Amino acid sequence: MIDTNLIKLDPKQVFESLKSKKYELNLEAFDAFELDRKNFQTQTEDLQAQRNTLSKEYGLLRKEGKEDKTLNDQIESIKIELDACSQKLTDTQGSFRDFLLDIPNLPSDSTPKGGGESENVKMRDFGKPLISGGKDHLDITSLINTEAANILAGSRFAVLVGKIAKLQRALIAFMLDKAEEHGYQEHYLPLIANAESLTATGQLPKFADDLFQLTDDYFLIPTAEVPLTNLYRDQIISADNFPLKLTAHTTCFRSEAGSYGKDTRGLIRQHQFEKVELVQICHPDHSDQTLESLTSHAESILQELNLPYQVVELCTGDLGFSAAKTYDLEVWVPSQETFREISSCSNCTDFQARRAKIRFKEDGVSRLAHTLNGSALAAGRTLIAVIENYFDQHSTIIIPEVLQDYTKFKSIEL
RNA sequence: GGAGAGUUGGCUGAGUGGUCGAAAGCGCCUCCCUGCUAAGGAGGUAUACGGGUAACUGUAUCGAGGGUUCGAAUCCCUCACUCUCCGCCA
Repeated sequence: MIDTNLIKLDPKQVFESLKSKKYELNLEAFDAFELDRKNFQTQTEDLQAQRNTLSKEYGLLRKEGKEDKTLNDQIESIKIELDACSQKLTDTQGSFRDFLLDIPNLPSDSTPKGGGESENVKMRDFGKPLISGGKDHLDITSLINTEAANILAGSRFAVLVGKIAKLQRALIAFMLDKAEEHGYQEHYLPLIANAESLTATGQLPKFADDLFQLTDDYFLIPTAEVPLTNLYRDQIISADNFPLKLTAHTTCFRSEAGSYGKDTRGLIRQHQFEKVELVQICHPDHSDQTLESLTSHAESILQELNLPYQVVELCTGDLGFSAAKTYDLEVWVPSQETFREISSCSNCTDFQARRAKIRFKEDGVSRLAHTLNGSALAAGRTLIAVIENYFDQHSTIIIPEVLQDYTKFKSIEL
């Protein structure tokens, strides 16, 4: 949720800022909601105050054994009025909240302006793509079986077999160990989250279609960002502990309703994939620099795997709902002769913290923390990158050196 | 899944219909006293939202939601969680 005070203070600026993120803020509706809310709230509280004093009076009279019919009637009529008024207040607050939950986070001042993907800004790169074209990962190895998965579940799933399955496991273990080296505390988490958690991090109510819903209040998580961030929902954190650095490997589930026809082949876009996630919760003054360090932690994994990648800063038009600033890490995928997103590192500023009520105390006042998250990395896509970039173009996938302690083998003969 | 007990402020813990946002103790903060890392004294010390330039002030919150009542931490219902016992299971 964005700070409503900002809208009150400088509506035009907020409007323009959101517009750069392709969101048309309805200022008239906002004003109307705010006015209604204020009226109904003051009125309700006023009536409650009246009821409280009159009830006290009534009680004192009662104690003396007296009755007062007028007083009784007065209380009765206040109650009727109060009921109506507080109902209106509840309704207004509900619709106002729905309205606010729909508004995306404001882009940071430093975020480049732009309409979409093509206007993202390349920041830096690492390594040189050595292989271009050639077989893709499905053609390289039969240890990725999409036909079998299709029988088991449907499209956009995969069965990994033998050394490829183990390679993915090695990648995950390696990533978690790197995260630990960087000071992140590992977590094992529920893969199911409730609506409240998903609302706090911004997936709900707006993006319900992207989620697999199990029952009324059970959803499969689309990312470990949800449970990790919600670990601190409704809490006041001691600022001494900042920054909180959390990590977890989880399976992620995405229904990706909007993406049919895109990346239909291979492991790029799946309903289910493995990911190691980094989350930091920090002081608002430090979140800019925290994003840089969190991104560098994700990058270090690609560097140690010696995979060519580039870092791209998303422009305002391509920014996610909860993010104020985002760096995408894009790894070289030889068969596609292009860089593909393998990690997305975002500063969500106080947007999630406001929804989740994640606060800390400073000089006796409680303030909202800033939350950041990033993949380090998406394991399925890293697996593709390793297979394709380490394929010798004949019959062997070489295992990157840093993974060999984990796999216990040095190559996969095909 | 069955039976029972419980859930109060940072912590311990009192409170079974009104004067209770809540005793007392601990902790913490400020000040006083004290020539010394102690003891004593005074005051302060929840969260959220609203009104007000401010001093200040209103409302709500005693696990959550609903109900009874002029009035609910206190009575009733539903749910969640914790603990104990039984059953079942990885």
